[in-house]
Amino acid sequence: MPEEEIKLSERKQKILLVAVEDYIQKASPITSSAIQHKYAKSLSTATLRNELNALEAMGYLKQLHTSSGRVPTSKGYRFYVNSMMGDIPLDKKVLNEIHQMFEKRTVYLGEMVGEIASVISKATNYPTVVMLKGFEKLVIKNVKIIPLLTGQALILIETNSGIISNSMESDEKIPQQSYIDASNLLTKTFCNSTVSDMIKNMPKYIEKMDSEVKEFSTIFTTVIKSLRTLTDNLTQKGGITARGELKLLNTPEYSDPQKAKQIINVLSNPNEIKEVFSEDSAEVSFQIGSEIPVEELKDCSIARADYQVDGKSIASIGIIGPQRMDYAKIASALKFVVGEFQNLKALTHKEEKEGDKK
Amino acid sequence: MPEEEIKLSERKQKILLVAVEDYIQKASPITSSAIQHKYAKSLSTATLRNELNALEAMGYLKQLHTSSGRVPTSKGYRFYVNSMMGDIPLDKKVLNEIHQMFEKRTVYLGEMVGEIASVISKATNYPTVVMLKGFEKLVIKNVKIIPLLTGQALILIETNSGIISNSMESDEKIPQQSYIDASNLLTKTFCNSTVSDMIKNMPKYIEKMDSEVKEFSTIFTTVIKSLRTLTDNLTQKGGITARGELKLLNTPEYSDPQKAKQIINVLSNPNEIKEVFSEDSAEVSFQIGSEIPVEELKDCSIARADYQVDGKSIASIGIIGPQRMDYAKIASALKFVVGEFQNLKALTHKEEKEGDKK
DNA sequence: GTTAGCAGTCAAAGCATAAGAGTGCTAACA
DNA sequence: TGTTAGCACTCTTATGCTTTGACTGCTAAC
Repeated sequence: MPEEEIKLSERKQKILLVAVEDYIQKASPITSSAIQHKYAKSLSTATLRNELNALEAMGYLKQLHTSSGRVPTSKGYRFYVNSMMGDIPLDKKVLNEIHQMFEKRTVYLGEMVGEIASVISKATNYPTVVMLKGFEKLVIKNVKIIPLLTGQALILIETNSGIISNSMESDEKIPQQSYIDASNLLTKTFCNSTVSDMIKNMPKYIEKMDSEVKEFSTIFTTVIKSLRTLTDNLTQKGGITARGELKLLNTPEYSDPQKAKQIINVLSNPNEIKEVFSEDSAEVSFQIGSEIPVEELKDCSIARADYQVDGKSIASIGIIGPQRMDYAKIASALKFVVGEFQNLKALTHKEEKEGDKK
Repeated sequence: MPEEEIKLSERKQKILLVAVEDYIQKASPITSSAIQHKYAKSLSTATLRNELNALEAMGYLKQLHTSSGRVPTSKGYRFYVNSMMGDIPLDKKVLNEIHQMFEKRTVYLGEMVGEIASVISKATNYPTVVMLKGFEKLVIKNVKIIPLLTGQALILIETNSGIISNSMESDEKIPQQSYIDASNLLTKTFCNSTVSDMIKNMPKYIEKMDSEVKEFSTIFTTVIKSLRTLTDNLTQKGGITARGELKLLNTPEYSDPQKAKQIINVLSNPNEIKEVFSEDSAEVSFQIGSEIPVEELKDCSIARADYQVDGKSIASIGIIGPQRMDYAKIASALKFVVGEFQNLKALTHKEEKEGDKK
């Protein structure tokens, strides 16, 4: 994107920032006299009108109709966000809530994703979507197959960030000990492989297996089948978890249920969300209004950050709100969550050697 | 409730049923001429007006204002529902969807509850609430403690209807084998006890333990601590899982987001929901309008059924909609879900002896 | 008991008017 | 050249009034 823009005078910048801030708070168009009160007691409203007019001509503001106040454009919000970044005040109450969630952390990856979405949504008062991105890139650390009384068995795969769990049908004729031995064998073979590698290489592996452990092949085949359905399920519904969708109704711009429903529908549509979340986002980033590649969301904004392990995005977290959303508060929440996530990961790695001893 | 009511003439009954049915479909007040079209081509509208007038006097119908059509009262809906019960047409499409959910059933109780709520809500198009009621009355069949690499351990308790799982802190100094032995001991001791019994009797049990297995007491204490937090958590948020809250916006009576939000708030309030779900409901039952003991829901209806094991309600399922909801379809869905649940239970019991052999 | 017919009622829609909030523009001033 | 006062202009919103049409209630006759 070329920087051909004539840069704004100091005063215009200040006026624009005040205007956007005011609109974010009040949700009603900014008037020249409001700016006068907030920022420039020494200037007359007429002067400010001239400035506002200029800002409008440059595309930072727009009017809904002649004789109405101004409203920021996507470009206006973008300016505001850019000049705000790096200066994000952390909201203590929000941080506390999030921290508490991580304290009583769940070990199951699936559950964790839901809790993260819930807690962010609660803290920010906006709908939050979490998309598992590189699920199959997770690194296997330990595999356990646990036969149940119901004729099923539980597969527990510890990875470098949380446990993946699924159930499979178990065969009554196979003794319990075989499941334990099979688990150990799987762990030894695929420790430090990714989940997708395990799924891919398993058939080859089964073929080459020593004849003495051939009896495990049934188990392994079932494990892979179960993992395949799990990943299929995830890719089908896109690994998307949305929470707090209703909070959208709190904001005046979506108090019309029709509008709100339209957006909420998009939130559960894997294809659209995938498009929005396609680019990785190591830092907190914003997609503002027209920058969002989905038609229905063109008057929303999305705050995003990825949870990354070894530079790879495992999950994308996104907060959806009106363009007029409280960027500072939201950035603060997101930043903190991703940070806590990183802590968790450190914890997992710390204990890694411990596990190897067995 | 005394049956002091003068009973309705055949014709009045028929008119009332037609009226309620029509209102459920169209959501607009019933007029005398609508009834004439649907039911009584041979009668004049004037006659029907007389009848409607009588039904209003008896409290089955009411007018929003003079010169408007009639709308059923709670009493009117109640009459409709009572005369409909026992004659519930099963909606094939709905049943199919529910059945598919049960096919790929989850083994975790917590997850299962969420899925049930989702699938019913999707099938009926109304918000659905599931409340775990007698969670601690579940009968323990098998206990497994599984140490993880992260310095935590997973507690898996198989019960007579699903797995309860929670994590606990594990002690690095305790060898893996001890966890396995401790699990077996727990299973042997508490098999066929309820969860609450286990929590209650554990301290006594630890005291009386042979000195040779005294080393397990640390493990057992941690297990109980973890189970306590789990049950505390559940009772705190009341074991309530709501899904599809948004569907409320689909119905014209709650297209006002304020109204909808008010109701949705109640759905996540454990105290209010507990009150609504207080009475056990072995069969599908309805609470209609004024019959609901919560002020905010007095113009809703709730369809309910319990999932019971050995005559005890384990979970209550409730579907919330406007009084004008499609009782037949909803009853069909509920009935079917509870039935499939019962099948699951049968499956679990079938395999029971299998598990004992180890 | 049933019915035709007519008067009466009320909600909803349409229209005109008035009020009010802001801007744009011009002309004058520093 | 930047700033300002002042006034005309625009457009939204609120309000009241009127009309329309859908129903019912009631009466009198069958």
